[in-house]
Amino acid sequence: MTKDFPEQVLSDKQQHIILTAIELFAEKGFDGSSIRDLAARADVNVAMVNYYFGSKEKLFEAIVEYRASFMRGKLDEIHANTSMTEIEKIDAIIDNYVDKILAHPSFHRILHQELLKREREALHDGIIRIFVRNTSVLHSIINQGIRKKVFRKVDPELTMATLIGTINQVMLSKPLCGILVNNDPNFDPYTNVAFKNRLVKHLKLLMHSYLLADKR
Amino acid sequence: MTKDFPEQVLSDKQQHIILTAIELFAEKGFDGSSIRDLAARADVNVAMVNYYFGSKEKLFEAIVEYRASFMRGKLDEIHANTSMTEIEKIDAIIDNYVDKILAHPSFHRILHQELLKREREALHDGIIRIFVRNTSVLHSIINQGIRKKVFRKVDPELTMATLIGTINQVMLSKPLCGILVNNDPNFDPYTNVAFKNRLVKHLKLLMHSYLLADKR
Amino acid sequence: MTKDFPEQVLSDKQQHIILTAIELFAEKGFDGSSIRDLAARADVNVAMVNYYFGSKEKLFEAIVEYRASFMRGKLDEIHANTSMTEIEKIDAIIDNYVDKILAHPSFHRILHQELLKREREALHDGIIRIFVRNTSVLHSIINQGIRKKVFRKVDPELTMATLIGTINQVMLSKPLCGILVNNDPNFDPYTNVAFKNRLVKHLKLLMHSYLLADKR
Amino acid sequence: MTKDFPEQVLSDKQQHIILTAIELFAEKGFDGSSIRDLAARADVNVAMVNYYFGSKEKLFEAIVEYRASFMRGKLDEIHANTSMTEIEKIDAIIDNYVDKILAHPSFHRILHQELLKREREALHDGIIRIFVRNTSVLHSIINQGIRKKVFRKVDPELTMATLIGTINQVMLSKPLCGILVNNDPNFDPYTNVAFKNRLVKHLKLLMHSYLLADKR
DNA sequence: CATGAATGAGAGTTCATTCAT
DNA sequence: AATGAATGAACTCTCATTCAT
Repeated sequence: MTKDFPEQVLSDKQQHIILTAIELFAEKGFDGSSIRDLAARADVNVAMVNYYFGSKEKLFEAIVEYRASFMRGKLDEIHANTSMTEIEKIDAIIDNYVDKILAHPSFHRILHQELLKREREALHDGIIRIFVRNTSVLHSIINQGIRKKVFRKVDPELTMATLIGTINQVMLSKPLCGILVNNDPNFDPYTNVAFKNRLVKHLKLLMHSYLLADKR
Repeated sequence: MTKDFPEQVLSDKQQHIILTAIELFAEKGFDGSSIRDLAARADVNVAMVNYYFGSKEKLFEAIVEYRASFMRGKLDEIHANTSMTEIEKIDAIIDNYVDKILAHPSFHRILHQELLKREREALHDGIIRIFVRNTSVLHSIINQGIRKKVFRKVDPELTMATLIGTINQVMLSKPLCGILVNNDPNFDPYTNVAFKNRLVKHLKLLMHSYLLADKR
Repeated sequence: MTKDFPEQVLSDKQQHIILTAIELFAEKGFDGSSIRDLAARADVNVAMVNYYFGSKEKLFEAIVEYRASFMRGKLDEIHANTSMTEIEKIDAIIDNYVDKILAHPSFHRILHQELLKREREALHDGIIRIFVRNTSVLHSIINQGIRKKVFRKVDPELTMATLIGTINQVMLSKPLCGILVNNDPNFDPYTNVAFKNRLVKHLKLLMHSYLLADKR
Repeated sequence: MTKDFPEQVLSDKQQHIILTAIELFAEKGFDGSSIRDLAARADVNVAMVNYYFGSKEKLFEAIVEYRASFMRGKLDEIHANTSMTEIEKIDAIIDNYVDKILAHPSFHRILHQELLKREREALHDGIIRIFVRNTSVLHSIINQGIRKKVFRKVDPELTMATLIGTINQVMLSKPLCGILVNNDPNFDPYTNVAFKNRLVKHLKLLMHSYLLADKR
C-alpha cells in the first residue's frame, strides 16, 4: 500500500481551515490571500493558522499533504490489473482523472498556480514530484502498449501531456470554459454531469484514434 | 501587412520595465512581486512604475496590451487563405502557436497565473477575451472541416482544448517538462529546437489521426 | 443626569493616542501630521493607529466623537430651566462656553481647521452638525427673549456669531492673543484665570448692552 | 507712505499661479494641496512653482505678500482723518473690513488656517504681524474714544476681538453660515449684497450700543 | 488549549523638488 | 525661459507573525 505523506491526524478545526484555505487560495492566489481574510472566512482566530500550521507557507504544505494522494490508490490498482488491455486501462484512467479533478477544482487550481511560479522551491519540487508520480502509471501503460504493438509508436510523454493538458485546459477558468463550451460565462461545467460525460467521451475517442489507429 | 504590436509609443525605459516585469511576474506571480523588487531588477527608481504606468495593476494591463496581439495577424491570414485545406490550416496553426508561445514562455505563464485566479475581474475578463479571440479562428476552421465532412464529427470545443491544452501542459513548469521529456529538471525545452519539432510533430500527428481518421 | 462623553469604551492606549493626536493635529494640522509623528509622540507602534482606529481619517472621527458632546448637557439644562430669565440664561451660556472651550483649546482649534477647508465632506458636514446643534439652544433663547420683548429686536443669528466669534477670535492663535491682551507673545491666556474672567466680563457686558439696551 | 513688502514685480503667469493657489489652498488646505494639483488646475508645468517661487512654502509667502496689504491704505486714512468722530471711524472701519474680507474669502480662509497651526514659525509670525498691524488702528481709535470719554470704559482688546471675530465667525464655513443665516447650506453669503448689509448693520448697532451706551 | 493585542517589516503610492535640455 | 523626465524620501496602510495570558 502506498502512502505519500505521514498520516497526520488533523482536528476538525484544522480540516476546516484547510478546506477554507483551498477555496480562498483558488480565488485570490496564495500571495493574494491574507491570513486575516482566511481567519475571517473560516471564522477562527487570526493566530490559529500559525498556531496549528506554523506559518502561512506550512499551511500550504499541509493543504498539499491533505489532498496530494487523491489519485494514487485507484491508479495503482489499474496499473496492476492483469485482466485489462492497455486501452481499457487508458479509458479507466480517463474516467478516474476526470472524476477526481472535477471533484476538487479549487485544489487543482491552487496546485497549478504554484506550479506556474518558480518561487518556494521546496514546495514547487514537492508538487512536481506529485505530478511525476501521478503520471508515471500512465507513462508506463502507454509504453507497455507501444512495446506490445497494440499502440502506435506515439510520443509517450507528449501523449500524456495531451491527456492531462486537455483536462487542465478545461479547468483553467470557469468562465472561459463556460464561454467555450456553452457560450455562457456563468455556466458551471465542473458540477455539470453532461459536461463531464462529454469530456470523457472526447478524451476516449481522442486516445483511441491516436493510440490505436493503423499501427504500421 | 500585419503588425504584432500595438501602435502605442513606449519609451525604451517603459519597454525595459515591461520586459523585466514579465520575467519577475512569471517567477513570483503578480502578488508575489513587489514594485521594489521590480525596480531593483530593472535598475530604475521605485517611483518610475507609478510614474509611467500609474499603478502596479495598470502595469499589468500595459503588459497584456504590449503582448496581447501576439497571435492575431498570422491567424487571420491562415483563416482567410482559400488555397489551403482545413487540415493544412490546422497544421499551420500548430506551427504558429508553438512558435509564438515558445518564444514568450514568461508572458504565457503570467496570463495563465491570472486566469487561474478569480480576482481583478476586469483584467480577468480582458484575458478571457484575448483567449476567446485567439481561439475563434481555430474554432471556425474545425467547424468548417466538420461541415465539409473532411473532418470527423469531433467535439470542436474540446478538440481546441486538446490542442491548446497540450501546449499549455508543456509550458506549465520548465522543470516538470524537463523531467518528463528528458528526465532532467535542468533541461530547458523552451529554447530547444529539437523539442519544438517534437512537440509540433506530436500535435500534427494527433490532430491528423483524430480529425481525419475514418469518417464513417 | 448628564454625560459628557459617549458610552463607547476606549482603552487607555486608545485614549492616549486620541489625546496625543489632538495636540499634534492642533499644532500641525491634520494633513501636516504624519502617523509616524503621532506614533513617535505617543510612544506607540506605527501600526497601532490603524489597528485601533482603522485609518488616519477614522482616528479624526474618533477624536470628534470623543469630544463632540462637550457642550450639550449643561446647555440643555440651561435651556430647560424655567426659573431663569433670558438674560440670565445668556450669562450662564457665556460662563459655560468660555469654560468648556478654554479647557480644550486644541480640540477647538482642530475643529476650526477642518471647518475652514471644504474637503472630507462627510467629516465637514459632521462638524457643521455639531456646531448647529451646539448653537441651537442659544438661538432659541435669543429668539424667546425677543418675542418676550425683554430683548431688543436684534439679528439673532449674527448675535450668536458675535458671541461665539469673540471667543473663537481669542482662541485663534495663542501668540496673537498673548500679544493683543498682554503685549507678550509667550503669555498663555488659555490657562490664565484672570484672562478668563476678563473675557467673561466683556462678553456679559457686551450682551447686556446689546440685548437689553433701550428696547424702543 | 507705508509699504508692507517690497513691490516685487509679478508676471501674469505668476499672478495666475498665486490666484489659483489661493483657491486651492482655501479648499484643501496648504498641506492637503499638492503642487501637481495646483499645476494642473492652473494649467502650467509642475516645475513652474519651484521655478518661479523657489518652493511650495515660498509660494505661500508670496501669496501673503501679494494680498497682505489689502487693508492698510484705507485704514490709515480713516485713522488720520480729523474731521470724523471716533464712532464714525468705527463705522467706517466696519464698512471697510466687511468689504475687503467678503471680497477675498479664500485668502481670508487661508490666513486663518495657517494661524490655527503653530507650524512654519516664520510664516506664522508674519501673519500675526499682519493681524497686529491691521488691528492697531482700530485699537488706537477705541482707546482714543475711551480717553475722550465718548466711549464707555470697555475692554479695548476684547472689543476688537468681538468686531473681527464676528466677521470671522461668518467667514468660517460657507455652508455653516448658509445654514445659520438662511437655513440653506447652499446659500452663498459672501456674494450676497443683502447679507453684507445685514452684517454691517448688525456690527454697527452692536458697536454703538456697546461703546456709546450710558457712559457713567 | 486558545486568543486578542501588539509589532516590525514592507507593501503601493504620492510628494516636493531637481536637472538636463 | 521653460519643461518633461526623473528621483529619494516619506506617506498611509497591511502583512505574517509573536506573545502574554
